[in-house]
Amino acid sequence: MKEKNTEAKILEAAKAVFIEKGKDGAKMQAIADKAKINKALLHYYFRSKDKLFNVVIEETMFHFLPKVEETFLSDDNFFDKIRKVVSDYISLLSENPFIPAFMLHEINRNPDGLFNVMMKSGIRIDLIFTTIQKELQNNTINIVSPQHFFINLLSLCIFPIAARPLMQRAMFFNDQKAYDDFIEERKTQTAEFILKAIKVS
Amino acid sequence: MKEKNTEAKILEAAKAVFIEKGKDGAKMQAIADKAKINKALLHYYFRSKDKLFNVVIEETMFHFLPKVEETFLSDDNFFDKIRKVVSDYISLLSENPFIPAFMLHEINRNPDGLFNVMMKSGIRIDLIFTTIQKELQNNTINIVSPQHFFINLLSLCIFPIAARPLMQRAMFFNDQKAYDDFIEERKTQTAEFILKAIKVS
DNA sequence: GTCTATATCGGGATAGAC
DNA sequence: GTCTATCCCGATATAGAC
Repeated sequence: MKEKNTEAKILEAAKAVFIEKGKDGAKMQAIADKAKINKALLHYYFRSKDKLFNVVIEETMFHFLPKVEETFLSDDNFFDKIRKVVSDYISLLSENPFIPAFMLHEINRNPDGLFNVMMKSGIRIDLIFTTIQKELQNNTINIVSPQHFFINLLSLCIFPIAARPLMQRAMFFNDQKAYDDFIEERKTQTAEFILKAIKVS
Repeated sequence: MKEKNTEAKILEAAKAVFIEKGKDGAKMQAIADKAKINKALLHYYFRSKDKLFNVVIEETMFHFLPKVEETFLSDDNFFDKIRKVVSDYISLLSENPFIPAFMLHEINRNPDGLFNVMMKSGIRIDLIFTTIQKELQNNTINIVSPQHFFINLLSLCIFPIAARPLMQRAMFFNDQKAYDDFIEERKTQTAEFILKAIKVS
């Protein structure tokens, strides 16, 4: 049993509710219920819904953004790095299935705010591009540009989780396990798909 | 000047506001303002926000869903079909940039409702899979399954538009034209990426 | 059909007791 | 720090005049 301090309980509940419902759809009452405390306590700890939401956004970005970068900047050979980053990222997202659609919604709802948080996280997307550019110059891969390559990789990892509720119904008769298996396959197959597309021929 | 009937004006305004703000973020007042009519008229024509939103969802799905199917079921050779479907779909989405994130949000907010609407649209995703399966059996392509292939294609078309506001800032210093050009390149490059990945080697 | 005015309600925020 | 009770505003919805 975790009788943690109230602030942590609130934050945990707020993350769950905001990420599932979006900022506008989330109700302070629902957060209070989930945290098993009173609504007034939310305001005691975080002043306002806006402030609470901002904390959630920051923690969420700080949690999910750096994962890609750290794998990309490791010392493995490039192809193994792709295999690892794809597998790790799909794993991370499938354990947090509401994150992708939540973030995409937020990206469109408040792009400047989100970009500012991203900057504060210290992620260096330019370093990722440099790494890719180096491979390109060594002629080990055949791609149009680091930007195209990078967004292709993100697309293939993120979209299948973001669209899961519809895809599971449309492609697998809403069979939960079938889609779980599908995602499991993608942890390896996605990287192979990418590698085949970028190998020099 | 289009002095169309009021119902059409409302629907047009409602589409714009709902798709940009999401169901929860949209305000009836904003819709009325955009339609240049009074708030009460919204209820006169559509009874409630829920009802109005449902109409918007249906019209939106009926507009965007069939495009993929019709290209896929044409008589072109498979590789040309991919080139065409990718180019057409990216074009359609980039002209309606809020649609992808809106739909992904809605997919997670109300999956059953959305799936029911999708069923009503009469789209036959199974026919698409059959088409792909046939190519697979003819050994003209090398893929894991029609499902993986199809979701890969959707991912590569949809995600770069859905995540545009952040990607434009992170990758192109928020240069609007640079990202427009990027999307323009993707209309051809995405198909070539896919084709290289699936061609038998 | 279209408007103004108003009723009603839900939800964010605060006051104040303990 | 935590609660109950309440305030207050914004947003949906309705009434009723024209």
